[in-house]
Amino acid sequence: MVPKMSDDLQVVRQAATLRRQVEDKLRGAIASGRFQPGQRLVERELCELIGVGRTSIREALRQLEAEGLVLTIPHRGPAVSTITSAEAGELYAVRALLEGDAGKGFARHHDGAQLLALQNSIALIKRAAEQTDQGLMLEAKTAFYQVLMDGCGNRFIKQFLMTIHNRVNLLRVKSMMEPGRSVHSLAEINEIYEAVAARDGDRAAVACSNHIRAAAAIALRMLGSEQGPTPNIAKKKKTVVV
Amino acid sequence: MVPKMSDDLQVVRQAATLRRQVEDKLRGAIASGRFQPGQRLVERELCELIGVGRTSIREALRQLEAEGLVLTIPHRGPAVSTITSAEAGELYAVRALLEGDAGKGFARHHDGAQLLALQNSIALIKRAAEQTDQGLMLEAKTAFYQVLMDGCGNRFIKQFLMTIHNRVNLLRVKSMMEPGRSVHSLAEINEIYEAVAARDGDRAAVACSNHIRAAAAIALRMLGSEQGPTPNIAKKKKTVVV
DNA sequence: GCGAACGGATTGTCTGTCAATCGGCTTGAC
DNA sequence: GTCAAGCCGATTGACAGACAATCCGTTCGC
Repeated sequence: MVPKMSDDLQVVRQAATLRRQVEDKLRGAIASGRFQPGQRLVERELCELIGVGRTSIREALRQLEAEGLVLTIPHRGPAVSTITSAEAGELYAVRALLEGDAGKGFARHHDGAQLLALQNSIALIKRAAEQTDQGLMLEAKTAFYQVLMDGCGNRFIKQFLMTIHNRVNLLRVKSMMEPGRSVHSLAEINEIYEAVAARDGDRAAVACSNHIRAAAAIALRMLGSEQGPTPNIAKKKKTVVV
Repeated sequence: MVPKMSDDLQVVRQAATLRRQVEDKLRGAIASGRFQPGQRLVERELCELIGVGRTSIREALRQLEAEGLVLTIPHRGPAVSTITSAEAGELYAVRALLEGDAGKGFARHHDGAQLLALQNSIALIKRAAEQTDQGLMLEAKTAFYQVLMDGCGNRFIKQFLMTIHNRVNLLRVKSMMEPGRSVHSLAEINEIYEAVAARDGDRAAVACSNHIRAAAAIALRMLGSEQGPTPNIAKKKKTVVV
């Protein structure tokens, strides 16, 4: 959408406090892979990197720690979280559950604008698939899930899903996986859309769960093969359905 | 259980950092109703109340904020979160979903010790019901859910459920509801146990969801009647199934 | 080669300081 | 009397500096 057409009154919505801005910066840096999983985050380095005092850095880190993006060991300091394959499995399991319920909620509560937004995000996904543009694909999928969460009618599910997405993203960064473009994924997403458009909550729930489970299966298989005997040898880019 | 018989090696398990201790103290104070929902938490007061510097207080508050127990408004400071009835409904909805899946997981993964622990907590619940001991009932139910979460085999579900429990507890504190002792509740819990003991995951899931939904229905009805035209007139103790 | 002691680096926490902001109170106008 | 404007105290947000506690890698001694 065009930014100017946003419904929000505040176009330039700068966080009221410095700490929030730092938080966003760090979150972004982790999401983008600028900070790799396992990497230690030394306070003083972050201070001069971002240009704020230790107070703001530390408080922002507390937030990220609570979100699970950062793991702080007492007297050793914070580091970007890593995810074991067992954790990945559990993460995808909860995600399938919540995303399913989010789909159900969306199917039942959505209004015209929300359905349209979903349509648009799906169109974007297809375009990204045709152009095999991985960056665009990631963006489009993020938008898709965003619309779904926003319209699910349950702020807690949305909140939980957001943190789950962030943590799953750690996997993507760590394993250099790319958001997928398989025809299966597109079919699954279409099924979600149809169920939602028909206001069939149960069907939407199943469709969403299946979509996530399919993605999980691929991601976990990839992860399993990676954590084999040769851990760190010339990682190749991989494709997975997110 | 007797503390000395704990499996943990650290009997006196003092948190490694002061901040964690403060965190626990504050969480406890909120859970117990010592700090009421809506009450402002002035930093300096907390400092002299707990006897630590502002640094530790602030960082602990950040954690509680992330958990949703505390709401911080920029330049106004933190206050104990309040929960609207709409939020309560959504909270119970997620909880039913997750608790259902936790029950399913427990049914499938539990070992003998865990089943025994569940048995014990149920026995405690029954004892509390017979003696109409509300304090004991709260403790027993907490233990029950704790065992269930611990044995569900998904650390994220456990984590989410813990924060949900904390937030639902805000409701209890706010409305002065007591953990219930209805015969229905006992029947529901028995059904959960039987399903779990039979390792029937789906049945356990349904049983858990139903249990939470029943509690939700009562709690929400009570909440709805409370938020009527006369908000703050001599609250009476109420009984609800948690 | 292995354990123990050492030293640098980093964190955890405190104190003090200062500007920005909020909310209530007073003041004043109508 | 009511309402708006403006002022003032209280509180937060953020910084800097300081210091003990702790951890980790290294070196030393055996």
